[in-house]
Amino acid sequence: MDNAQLVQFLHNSQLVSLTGAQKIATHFKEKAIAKNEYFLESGHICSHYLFLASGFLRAFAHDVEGNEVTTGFYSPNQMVFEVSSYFNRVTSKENIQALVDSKGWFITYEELNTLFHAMPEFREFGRSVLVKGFTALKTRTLSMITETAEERYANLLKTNPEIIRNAPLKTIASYLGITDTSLSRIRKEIGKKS
Amino acid sequence: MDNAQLVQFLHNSQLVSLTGAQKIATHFKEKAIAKNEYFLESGHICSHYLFLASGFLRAFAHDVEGNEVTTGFYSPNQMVFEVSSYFNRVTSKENIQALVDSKGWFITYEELNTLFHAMPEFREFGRSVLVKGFTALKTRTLSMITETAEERYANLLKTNPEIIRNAPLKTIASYLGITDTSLSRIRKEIGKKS
DNA sequence: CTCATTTATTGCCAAATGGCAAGATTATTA
DNA sequence: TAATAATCTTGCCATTTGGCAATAAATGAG
Repeated sequence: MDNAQLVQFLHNSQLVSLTGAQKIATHFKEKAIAKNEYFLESGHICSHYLFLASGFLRAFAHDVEGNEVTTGFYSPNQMVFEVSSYFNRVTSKENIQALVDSKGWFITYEELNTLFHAMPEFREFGRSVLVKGFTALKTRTLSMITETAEERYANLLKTNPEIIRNAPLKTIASYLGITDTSLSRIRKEIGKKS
Repeated sequence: MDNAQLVQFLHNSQLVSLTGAQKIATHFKEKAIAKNEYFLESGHICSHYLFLASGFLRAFAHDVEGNEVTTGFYSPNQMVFEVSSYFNRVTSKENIQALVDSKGWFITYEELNTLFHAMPEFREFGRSVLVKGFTALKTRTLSMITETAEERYANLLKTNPEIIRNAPLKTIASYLGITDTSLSRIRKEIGKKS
């Protein structure tokens, strides 16, 4: 397999030249994650900064009662890593698991840092990944406060239909901050309306 | 006023040497924000990366109905800026306002970038600020999903009592994702228990 | 200090969401 | 393909939170 998709993704950011992207991409290694396999397990340090080329992943943590709480979903053409664990080199509280067979390209922490210091344009790219992730989470948090569960589900359906296709209902429910029972009812309501 | 507090803060991060911190601090300018004054107004581009030395700020956005929703609080010895607006140079949807007379030190976007490129240790500091903020928001989002409003309030009371001291009830309520009416009742409940 | 304004509390009732358990449906695998 | 397990739906009722309005308390401007 070749890394054209990764090169394209780096270059599309507008922050990296084509030659730069090609050079950066040579430092990434291929990685396959089979369905249900873990990209990251809680208690471990996140060691890979991954470009997801194909497949679908989800991140989840456990609440006090031990229930799984979905904290995020990852579609192709996204960078995947647990921010705190990867950058602070501490054990993760989150798990990241493949919902379907997935493939991508990764780089280790040491290599990433070397490359950050050597290539200013990759640094810019790295910053932009952090800023984008941060901003997306701010939006999500605000929606948890200002929208009803039904509105959040409707928006998810509109903006990320691939999530609804790939993830089981109870997983989506905990991502929306509700129980699977409630989501099932919301789904019925929305069905009526359309 | 001297910038010893800023130097100390930079150095305390463990990422910046004392001489490095002193050099970095020379690029920051002093700034005072009077009570009720805005550090950032929605519709404007966040132009200052601020070290808050004293005082207390809050960030808020508006929901669809036009209600203010508090998105964050800032205590002394924190960096203050709106991530997306500052780094992407786009207009902000958030406002950041002083709840009491406040003071700090800021640096512009251009100066920050120059300094990032010139001083690797400041880059590390900058990354760590982003990562810390991101991580804190992840924790907050998870608590919105897994905890009741009463638990969230009790935790806020325990970990950030200065917020309860400095911000009016309705401001805290919207930060917790509930109405002021509900928070008033929660407060009463907690009062009974203790 | 006093009046006007903002902020906080409380009662009443409505709406949203949860808990549990029984069935129905779908997926998995021996 | 049979049966086993996982997922989803639904009814019944409880709990949490919200909406509104009246009142009380605190704050701030003149």
